[in-house]
Parts: sequence; C-alpha cells; structure tokens
Amino acid sequence: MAGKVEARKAALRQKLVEAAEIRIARDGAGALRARDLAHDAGCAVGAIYNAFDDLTAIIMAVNGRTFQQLGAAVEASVAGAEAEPPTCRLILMSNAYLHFAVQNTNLWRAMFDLRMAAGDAVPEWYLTALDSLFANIARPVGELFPDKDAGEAALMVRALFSAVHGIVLLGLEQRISGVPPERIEQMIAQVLEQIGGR
Amino acid sequence: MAGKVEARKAALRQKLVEAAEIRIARDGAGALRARDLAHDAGCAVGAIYNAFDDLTAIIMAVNGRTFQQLGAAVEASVAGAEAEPPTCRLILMSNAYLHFAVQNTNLWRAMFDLRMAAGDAVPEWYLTALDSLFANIARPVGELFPDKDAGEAALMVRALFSAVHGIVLLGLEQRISGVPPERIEQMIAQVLEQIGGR
DNA sequence: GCCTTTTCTTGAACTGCGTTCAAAATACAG
DNA sequence: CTGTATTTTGAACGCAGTTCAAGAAAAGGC
Repeated sequence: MAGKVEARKAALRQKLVEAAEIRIARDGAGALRARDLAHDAGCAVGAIYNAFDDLTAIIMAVNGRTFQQLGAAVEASVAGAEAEPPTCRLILMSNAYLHFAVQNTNLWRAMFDLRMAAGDAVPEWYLTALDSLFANIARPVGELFPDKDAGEAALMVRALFSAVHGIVLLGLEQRISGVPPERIEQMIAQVLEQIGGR
Repeated sequence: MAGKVEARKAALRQKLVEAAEIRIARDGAGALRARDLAHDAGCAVGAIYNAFDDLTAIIMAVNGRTFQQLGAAVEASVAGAEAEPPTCRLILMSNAYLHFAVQNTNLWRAMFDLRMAAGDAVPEWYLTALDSLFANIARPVGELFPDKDAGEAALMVRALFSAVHGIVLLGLEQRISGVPPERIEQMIAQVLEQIGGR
C-alpha cells in the first residue's frame, strides 16, 4: 500500500487549506488560529506541522488559490471585448479587480498583508500568476502606446496596475479615503481615461 | 508640587514614543516588544500601560510624528515652485513622497500597516494631517482641471494620491514589482505626465 | 501472518508575547 | 508628620505558534 501515506497527507493538506480559506474569508488572516484550524480539519494541532512548515505556509497556499481566482476574474472581464478601445478594456479589468477586492476583501488583503518572511524565495506560482495578470494589461497598453519599447511598456503596465491597486486599497480603507465605495469606480475611470488620452 | 505627576507622565510618554520610533525605524512595527520598550525607556513593563492604553496607541503616536514629517517633506518639495506647471509640481510632490518612503520605509509602512482596531474613531490629528496633504495636491489639480466641480476635483485628488501611493507601495515590495527603485520615479512621471496631458 | 523499523499522529508542554494586578514605593494634602 | 491617593513594579495570567516524547499506524522483510 505504498502511496497511502502520501494520499493521507495530501488530503490533510487540502482540508487544512479549505478550512483556512473559509476562516480567512470570514475573519481575516490575522484571526487564523492553529487550534481552530486543527479542529476544523479534524486533526491534532501537531499534524498541521507535518503537512505544512508553519501557518504562514497555509496562508500562502490560500493566497495561491485567491490569486488564481483574481486572475480569472480579471481575464473574464475583457473576454469578448477585444473590439473595444484599449482604455475601455483597462477600465473593465480595473473594475473587475475592484469588485473582486470588494467581494473577497479578507482573502484579497491576505495576499498583500503577508510580509514575505526574511526575503526568501518568492514562490514560483506567484511570479507565474503575476506575469499572466500583467500580460492581460500589456495588450491594451501596447495599443495605447505603440511607440514605447518593450521595457518602457512593461514599466507602464506595472505602473498602471500599481496605480489601480492603490486606488482600490485606499478606497477600501475607510479612514483614508472617506469615499463611498461606489465612487471608487469613478476614480479609476477618471484616471484611466485621462491616461488613455480620453 | 501639583503638576509634577503630570510632568513625569508626560516625560515617560515622550521617552516611550522616542524609543518606539527608533525601534520601529530599525526593525519595523511588527518587531516592537513591550519589554524592549520598557527597557529603553527605563521603566517597568507595567508603566507603559499607565502612559498609554496599549502598544497600538504608542505606534499611533509614532505614526502621528511620521505623518507630520511626511507632510512637511511633501510641502517642502513644491515650496518656491509655484511658477512651475501643475504636472511638474505633482511630480515633485510624488518624488518627495517616494523618497520619504524609501528613506523611512519602516516608519512609513507602520502608518498603513496598522489595522484600525474595531473601526473606532479615527484620531483627529490623522484627518487634519490628511486634509493638509490633500490640500497641497488640490492646488495643481485645480489648475489642471478648472472645469471640474469641487466634488469631482476632490475625487481626483484622492485618486491621484492613491495611485502614487500604490506605485510606491508595490514598487518597494520587491516580490511584486521586480522593478529597481530608480525606475519607480520613472513610473510615477510617466503616469502623471499622461494625466496632465503631457 | 508476525515481528521490526520507519513513519505519522497526538496533545501536553515549551516559549514568547501583550496585558493585568496586588503589593511596595512614592507623592500629596492637611 | 501622618494618612490617603497615586504610581511603579515585576511576577503572574492568558493566549498563541511551535515542538517533542510517547503511542499508533503503516511498510517491509521473512
């Protein structure tokens, strides 16, 4: 019965990640407790550390799933809109990003809250997911700025993503923006329309 | 000798905030320890809780100082540049913001990392400092968009601040940007020049 | 099938932290 | 100077992540 151990371990990993996702979505990553997680997954606290290095690793696993969903949501927002002008597509993607953040606030926050421990290697799935997200932004940006070389365009892609991220981030933070959520969409559109040359 | 108690308490408060500022600047707010702080300030751990409600309150006090410095740095960056075109002044302020964040990364992060506990009242100094920061941004924005009404202009001010904040935030986060710090200035300039209509 | 070895699971114990609290020290009023 | 009020103290509390020795389960050889 070789491999049964592997299967058990994999099953436990999955149960832990699922339980963690539910808890993070409901209470935020900061409220995740090892003992709660063990209870949810039906194992002892110690078993967690057989399946994962530490709690942070579980949050990272959840972040991986979240990032996949976020990428899919952004991509879906411009599927079939290839004929629209580039500025419009940028706005569509940004709104998809905003709505994902609004509807999955705790999961979305967990992706950015996690201080990468001791600057160790960024996981490979992270860079992959990020690249495919950037690739979606790169298409309209390439159309808007056909004169820019690859390096400048890549910089602009990251700048636009960061700018929209900043608007969403501070927009959801009540204390800073003091702006009602429905206005955030307006802020994004104003900025992107200006950049797109109206 | 009435008031001597007050003076001692105030002195302790100040020593605690100073010690906390040094530690946060060096190790980040997450590494702040009550026992270290008590040692630095030359008091017992319990005394901290006589001067402040909890550690979070001390971090907030440090954030207040940081915010003051940040505001001063931004304001100084456009002092005497009133004759420059508005886009240029926006870039000057943004670069000042970037450089402050680069040179005081941990203190700057502490201002945004702190999850406002239980959505209780935002401190008054916070809103004041934020308003005066926004007022600086509002001047060039008003020149760039004279047609916008007050509400739209205020939205644009917040959107621009958030956008620049996002570019700085993710730019300093190595894992996301993959962009060398000297390029961040370029990203900001590209975006703001586009918005300002070149 | 049975014994040996390896591997996994368990939950009590360890460690580190913010915070509290009863006792001692200090400051103040009359 | 004496009694009361306030502050200071640091040991103790509660709660978390993580570890670890002991027991349970699986794997492998015969």
